[in-house]
Amino acid sequence: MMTDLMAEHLDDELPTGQLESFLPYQLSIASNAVSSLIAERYHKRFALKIPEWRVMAVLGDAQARGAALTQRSLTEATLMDKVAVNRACKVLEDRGLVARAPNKDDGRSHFLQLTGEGWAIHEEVMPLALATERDLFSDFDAAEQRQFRSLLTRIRGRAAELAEKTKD
Amino acid sequence: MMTDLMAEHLDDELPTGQLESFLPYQLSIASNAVSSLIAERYHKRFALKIPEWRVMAVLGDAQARGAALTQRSLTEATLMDKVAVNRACKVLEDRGLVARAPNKDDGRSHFLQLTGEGWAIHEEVMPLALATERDLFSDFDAAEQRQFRSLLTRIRGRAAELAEKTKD
DNA sequence: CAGCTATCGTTTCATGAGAAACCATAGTGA
DNA sequence: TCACTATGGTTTCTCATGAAACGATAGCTG
Repeated sequence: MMTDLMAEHLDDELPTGQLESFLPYQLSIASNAVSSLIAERYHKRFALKIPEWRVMAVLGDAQARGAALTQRSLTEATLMDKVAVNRACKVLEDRGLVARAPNKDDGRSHFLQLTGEGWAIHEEVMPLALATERDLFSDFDAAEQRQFRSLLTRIRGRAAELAEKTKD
Repeated sequence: MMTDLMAEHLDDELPTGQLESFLPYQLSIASNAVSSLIAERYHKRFALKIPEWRVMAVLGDAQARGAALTQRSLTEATLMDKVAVNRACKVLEDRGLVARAPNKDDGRSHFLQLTGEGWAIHEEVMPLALATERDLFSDFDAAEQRQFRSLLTRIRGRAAELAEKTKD
């Protein structure tokens, strides 16, 4: 029923089908595009991967308020897997960007803090993050940004809610 | 400079820092939540993974218009890697859901089509996709859905554009 | 205190995805 | 026709990720 001509025709058109209009698909490819861009920039300038960057961001943020965090806190704050957090911490520690201090109240865990060098990088890292965010959303006006943020939050909540029910 | 008390305090609060307000991060976790939900539903009901599902969707869509596609067309239409497409096709072929027909114009490629069984599953798969989409976006009104779609498209374009420049 | 369970962190294992190498066929130009 | 290059598809290798298993410590209860 199909002809070569038709197949060729489809090659020319960009994706036409239902997939293209499927919102979760749109969400997925948009997210991938953004993540790839950020990953590339961080990798190029600091040799940091996204999990490592996230850990530094949270750690630096806490530290600015005079706090140190355990890996457990980091997994909560970053929503990453505890294994991912552990690996990121190990890398950062090996690079001398974070240090562990014993936790006298719990022998299983340590408190993590940025070292001087780590803090110095954090000071460069955050501006790059914010600049990238600005670059990405430069043609969104303030209302659109708020709207986007709100829609994302709502959809995330909804997905979590449905996942609860689905796992029956 | 930090105290145990402060660390404990941070454990209680949900993530407070800049990360939480970082839009790419919001985008990433929202996308993950949605993808996980869909992956779970498809896996549970059809033992299909997302790449396989996408291939079936595009293939079925083309077939409805009387066309068959090569893997090359599929990679374009799905924006997936050619290896991913190949693997998905192989799985689907092994399960008897798609069949290959020789391409007399090019000995390197084949035309792929859903089999009867494949088509039958497609007929169930698409409604599940649409139902899931409806579930997810049920509390978005029509304007919000349009807006969301448009924002996603714009941000994707912007990311692609910046990636071009960044790879200097 | 003794023993049971829960939790933090770490290691190991299985799976998935992309990059690069590879084979076969097409297409092009001498 | 004979190279030479390009392309579709496949295989292999590498790396990233999450699940599960594990060791050590905490915390609770008898």
